[in-house]
Amino acid sequence: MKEFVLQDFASDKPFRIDYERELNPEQLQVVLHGDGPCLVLAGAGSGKTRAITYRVAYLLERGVSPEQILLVTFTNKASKEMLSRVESLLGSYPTGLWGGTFHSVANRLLRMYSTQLGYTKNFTILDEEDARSLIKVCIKILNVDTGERRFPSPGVLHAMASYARNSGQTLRAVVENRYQNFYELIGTIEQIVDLYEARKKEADSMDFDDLLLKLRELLFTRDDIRQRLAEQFRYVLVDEYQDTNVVQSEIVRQFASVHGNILVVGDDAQSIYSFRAAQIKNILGFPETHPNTKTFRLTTNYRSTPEILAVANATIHQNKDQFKKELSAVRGSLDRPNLVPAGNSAQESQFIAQRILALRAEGMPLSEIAVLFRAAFHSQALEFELMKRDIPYEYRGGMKFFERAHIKDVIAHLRIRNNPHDEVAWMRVLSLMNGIGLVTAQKMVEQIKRAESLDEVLSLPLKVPARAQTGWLALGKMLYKLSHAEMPSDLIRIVTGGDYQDYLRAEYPDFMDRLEDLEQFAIFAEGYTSLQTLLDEVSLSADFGAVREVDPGFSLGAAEREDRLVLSTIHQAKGLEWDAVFVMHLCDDKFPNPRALTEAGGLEEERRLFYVATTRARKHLFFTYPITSGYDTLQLSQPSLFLQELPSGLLEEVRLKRSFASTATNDDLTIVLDHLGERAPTVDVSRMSFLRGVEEL
DNA sequence: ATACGATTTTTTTTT
DNA sequence: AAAATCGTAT
Repeated sequence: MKEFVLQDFASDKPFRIDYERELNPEQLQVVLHGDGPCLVLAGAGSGKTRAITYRVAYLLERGVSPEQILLVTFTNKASKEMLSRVESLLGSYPTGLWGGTFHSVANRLLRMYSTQLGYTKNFTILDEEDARSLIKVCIKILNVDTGERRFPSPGVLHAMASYARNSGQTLRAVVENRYQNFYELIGTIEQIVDLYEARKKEADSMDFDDLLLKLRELLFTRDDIRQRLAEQFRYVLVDEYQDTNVVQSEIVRQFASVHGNILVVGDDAQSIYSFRAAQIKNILGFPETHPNTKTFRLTTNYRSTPEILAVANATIHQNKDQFKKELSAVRGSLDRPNLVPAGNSAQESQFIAQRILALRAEGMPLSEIAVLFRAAFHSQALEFELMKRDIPYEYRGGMKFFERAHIKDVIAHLRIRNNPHDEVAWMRVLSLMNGIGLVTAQKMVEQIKRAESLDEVLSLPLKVPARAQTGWLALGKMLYKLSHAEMPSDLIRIVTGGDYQDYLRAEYPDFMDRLEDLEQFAIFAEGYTSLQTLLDEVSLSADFGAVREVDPGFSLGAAEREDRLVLSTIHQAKGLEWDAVFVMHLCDDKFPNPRALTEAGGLEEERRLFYVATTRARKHLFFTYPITSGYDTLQLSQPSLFLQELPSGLLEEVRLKRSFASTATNDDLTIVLDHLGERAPTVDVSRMSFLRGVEEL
């Protein structure tokens, strides 16, 4: 049963890679001795990606075939990055290697075995918005009175259900613990969620949670399949293990149940996904759940200056629920991180833009600079400023390309073509038609559901209200055309060339941009011959256009295209690094996020998030915040708790010059705040009364 | 009863 | 930007 890895490595082929030279001793241990259960505790910037990459290369060099290696990462970006690094190490792409996110690996396997679980091979993947819209239908069907008292929105209902399933708790327990104010509605909530589950199954659809749960079900109920897969995966490697939940860790365990070669890498200090039921105890308890675990520690930080690390260390020390650890720097000293209070949001953006231009003038490429924030909408003011100054940027986080309304409309058509039972897609497409709203669409779906194929739907004697006749007829024609085409890009062009184009023109002032988006989508789809594959990529990897690229108005040559500033949520910045990093909107009511604070352990998680942001920077780090916010009313805000709790002396405070102040009011505010001192309460005042207050001072 | 346009409110984080 | 709300038209 027990396999001794060294036996398999009898090859005397010379190594292409000089492991001793290219890795530090800690990393080398992981690469050479990472067989059996292994836990790699790696601090931020300690080269864990490097260790995993070299480990994979080492295994391949030693003759392990690529399809025997499973490399699970947390994001598609990380997956791509790792594979391309392995490729450049080896000189060729490791075709056949199983790499990807948990969800994409699960999907790949479920496409092979879904019929065993009562789904077809063409099952649909529902994203967050799809799930919400199906729940909305369920609420309607059950005739729930949502007006009587404050009722949870479809989004909240789905979050409850999702957390319950990912954490292995009952819905009742989750609502009782995390949504106390809705607990009295638990009966109704359970009804809605039950109906949601039932209709989702009927529609041959899986949401993101199903991908994980159904895979786990398969592994636990079908021992033959588990055995086959576990035999295939001789080496299982998991990155960002601190962000896995119970379901994921059980899946990994089953994968490794034959060979026992399971290597997990992570950092408990960077666990930031507990809202998705991630469990730090997965990583902390790994040695207990996997007997004979070898533990490796990577503690040398190659990334940041000592000044930046001092801040990071001070921050993480505030957390109680943490392994004690200290990152030690090898880089040389530079400036202390800067603390920049600005009069308001606009001034904050002006400062950031100006500083970015200064850095560029010093020779730093824009692509080595990032601006990070807690929530996607915090970047609004900055985006205006960057556009005004023609600074090109990439935007990560917030709305993704494939989530934009017009793209999803077109995708819904393709989904119907692929899976005629897809209720959510039908609802969306029907609702686009004139004279068809939520109610009529739902009644029509009831009838459509009885048909087995798209052709059958089209020949169905549908009962359609008079008002909806025209719309349904037009849709019928469209679907007929779709059923006679095959190529994904053709399908897209059929939709965008038809009535949908008129709808776009009528609906959106920026329909030109949207049509252009759709053409880009069609071009993207030209790379696919299988509709199923295209739809899978769109729902799971969404790499294309997940990045919103914004260039100055004039067109740039291909060579210049590369150099762009990055705007990103902190969550999306995980695992990445830049020479200069700005963390913006660091005020009391924005970060830590007030809603996160209501949850158990919320503060510590927000602090870890701040830690992640801090440790993204190599050389220069700026913390900025506006001291006022609001439009009609002025709200004074304190600096973020995470700034206040830092020992004095770690930061260098920057006083903005008068030229940054766009109005006298804000200048005055700065003065006022100086007088109010540190403990100024957050107050709401109208602009007028506030100005009076200024005069009195 | 239903559809739909205008208005107002509200934004955490993601596969 | 999108969702929720409200009033009017069909």
